[in-house]
Amino acid sequence: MTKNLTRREKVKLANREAILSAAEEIFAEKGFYAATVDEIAERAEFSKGALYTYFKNKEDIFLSLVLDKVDKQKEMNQGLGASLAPMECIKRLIRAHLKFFEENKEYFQIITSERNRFKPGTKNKLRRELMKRFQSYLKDVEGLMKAAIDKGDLKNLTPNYLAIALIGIINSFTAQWIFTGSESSLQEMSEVVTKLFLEGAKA
Amino acid sequence: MTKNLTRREKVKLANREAILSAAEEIFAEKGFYAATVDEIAERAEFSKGALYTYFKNKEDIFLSLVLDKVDKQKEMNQGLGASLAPMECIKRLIRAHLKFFEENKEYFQIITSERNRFKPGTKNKLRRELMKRFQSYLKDVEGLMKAAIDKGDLKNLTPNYLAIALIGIINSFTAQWIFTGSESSLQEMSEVVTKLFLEGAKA
Amino acid sequence: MTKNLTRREKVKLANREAILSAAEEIFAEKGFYAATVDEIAERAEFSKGALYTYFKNKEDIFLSLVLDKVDKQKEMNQGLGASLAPMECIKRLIRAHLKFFEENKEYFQIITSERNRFKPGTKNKLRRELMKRFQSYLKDVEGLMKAAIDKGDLKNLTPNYLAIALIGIINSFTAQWIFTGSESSLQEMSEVVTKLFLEGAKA
Amino acid sequence: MTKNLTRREKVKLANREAILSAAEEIFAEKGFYAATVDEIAERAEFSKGALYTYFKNKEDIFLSLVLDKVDKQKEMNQGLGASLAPMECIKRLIRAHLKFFEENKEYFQIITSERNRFKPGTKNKLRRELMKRFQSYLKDVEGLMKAAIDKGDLKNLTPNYLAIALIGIINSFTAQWIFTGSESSLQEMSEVVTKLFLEGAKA
DNA sequence: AATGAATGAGGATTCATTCAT
DNA sequence: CATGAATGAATCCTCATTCAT
Repeated sequence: MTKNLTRREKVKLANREAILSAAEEIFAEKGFYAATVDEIAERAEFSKGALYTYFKNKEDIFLSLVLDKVDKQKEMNQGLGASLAPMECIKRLIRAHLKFFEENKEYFQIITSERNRFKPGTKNKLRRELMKRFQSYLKDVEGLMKAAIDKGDLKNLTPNYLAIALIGIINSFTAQWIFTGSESSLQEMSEVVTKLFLEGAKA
Repeated sequence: MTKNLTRREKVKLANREAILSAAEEIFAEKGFYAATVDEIAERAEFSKGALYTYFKNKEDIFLSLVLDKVDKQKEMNQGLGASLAPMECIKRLIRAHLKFFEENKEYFQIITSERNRFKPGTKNKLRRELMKRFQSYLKDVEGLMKAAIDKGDLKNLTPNYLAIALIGIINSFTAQWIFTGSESSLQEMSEVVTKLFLEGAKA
Repeated sequence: MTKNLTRREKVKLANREAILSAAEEIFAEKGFYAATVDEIAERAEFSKGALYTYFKNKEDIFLSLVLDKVDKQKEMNQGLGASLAPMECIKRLIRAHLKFFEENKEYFQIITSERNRFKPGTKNKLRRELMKRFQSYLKDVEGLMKAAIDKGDLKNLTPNYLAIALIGIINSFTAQWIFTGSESSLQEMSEVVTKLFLEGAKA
Repeated sequence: MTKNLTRREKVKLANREAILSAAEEIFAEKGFYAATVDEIAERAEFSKGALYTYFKNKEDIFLSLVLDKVDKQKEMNQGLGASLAPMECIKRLIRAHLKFFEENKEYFQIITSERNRFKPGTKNKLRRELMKRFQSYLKDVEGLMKAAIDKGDLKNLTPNYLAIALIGIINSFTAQWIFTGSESSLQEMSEVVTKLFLEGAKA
């Protein structure tokens, strides 16, 4: 699909990626408002004006970036469900999540910082779109939970709650990993997270 | 303690609170950068200039606000440990947390949004101070975990991990509660949260 | 004249003086614009509001201050002319000037800094007044010069030029004295100044 | 030297000059503080924002302006000393000074107004730099005086005093020329100034 | 009279966006 | 297409002045 591109198109695409990658770093460091287009341009090694040939405006850069990643994260879920046993799915889901955040820690930072700004009612079309995908992503995890409950693998609790709890644990470990300097590998936490989520803290 | 104030002093204190309260709403809605001093002033029903007789600058408003709340949240923890059985402590901690966030949802939004900006290395003195208190707060929860482990009430896992997991679950429920419109009471989630944290999801 | 004051009036007058004295220091340090009413009030150990019971506004403080001093400086000249020989007059004038500036160095700084702002055409009534007095002061010195020329004591040059030159020398010595820290006495310069003015630099 | 510029660079340079020129007028009229960036921009026929692509801030405009001129004034002195007889040097110095001030009367006004603010101890690096050049300029004049004394052309007085006196006379004539409307040529004063400085006022 | 909190106009500065080259 | 200078709206902050107490 992404084949059959002229050289020109390939360059454009690569440039776009370079800009998004620079933007990701800056947005993660400073947040949407404190980040400046100048800074993004500089980090991307483009002129400020060039950014405007690739993107409509600052917000477009931001949302393009986030939508991309949200989709990738969603794909991750989809590659899972398949034919596996629900329990195995959950284990893989946890590992996949931690891997994804380890490889996309800027994205994680952006999301946790800006999520507030994307509450229902947001007018902007792109933002609504973003919200839709967030929720659809949560639904996917919920689906997994529901399947596991039906199989008798998980307690019969509201799937929504189970999804919230799991995502909460994952996010919390990720946040702390980033905060403390992220030297070690976040994926190594998979087992603790899995154990805590499935078996709880009680002795 | 806070007695023996002249009428004037009482007014000043009340005004200060009013400003902080307005600021809390605005900062929660928009984040530190997108919030404008004008808007805070308007919401507080003061002139722009008045804010500057109460606070040094925008950041001072922000940090005063957050430091206040962090301290209150910390006090909450301290009222706990006492003579209770560790297990009971944890239950109460969960309930107290949810209650606190229910009553301070703006604070919750602020914290989750801006935490990134408070990474170690931050130069500003007040910000360093804030970080110190965040960490000290986490340590308190860890302490509780450790006590429960020693009692044989919790699994013998790194207390730090247990604290991270618990806080993650609480935050995640809070975030979702806020996101979905926060009609019902967040405290009602206490039991689910406790159950999930202690017994895990597995059937 | 300034007798027969009630105690109250005496206090008012003293307060007024105190404010002007504080203002003098601040205006000398920072200039009219950079000086703030707050700072003057603080230095005078009055509340900001109090200043406004003594003076109409910031400019009023400034001009009251300057007019006062200009008048004193003018009086100085008048005490001179009298019955003395012109040459003696000039010597005394020089000494008197240096003494006056030594004792009023803040005033000197203010005048040299703000004189530009008082060009002809200035609308403000008080400022016009100030300009009038400046010029009348120059005229006095010119008068002395003229008398000395008529007596055959000074070269037959335009008295205006002689006055300008003399004042220039005096100001320049004063400025340098202030600039270098004004440790020694400025009056000690009287003889050099007199010699230079009267006999010139040539060997 | 200042060749080999692209057209763009030439435009930039010209714009910079235009801004400095506008600033010179405004600063001369009102002083550093009372001058507004808006006004400078308007006079230069640029937008406010444009000034900030050429200069870091208002102070940078001011100091760039002044440093430029101080250097030019200093160059003037250097072109002098050379092989000439000291007496001739002094005559030329006087004429050159008056010419320079005639052509740079805004600069003269700025300097006399703001010199106070540049006392030793000023923290700012650029301001220190400015002070250094002022003093170095005075030293140059002193040097000339010393040479003339050594030649037996001038009275054996402290060269510093001679320099102060000469500069004082020049400044005073310049100030009066500006004050009275500067219709005639200031350079015409050269002979009076020279005569007064060298031969003094005494008949 | 004295106080100092409140006001709000005004000013420096930043930055997303546009556009001539 | 790319550039980066120019724009001007938006924002933080200051400070002279007023006024209720």
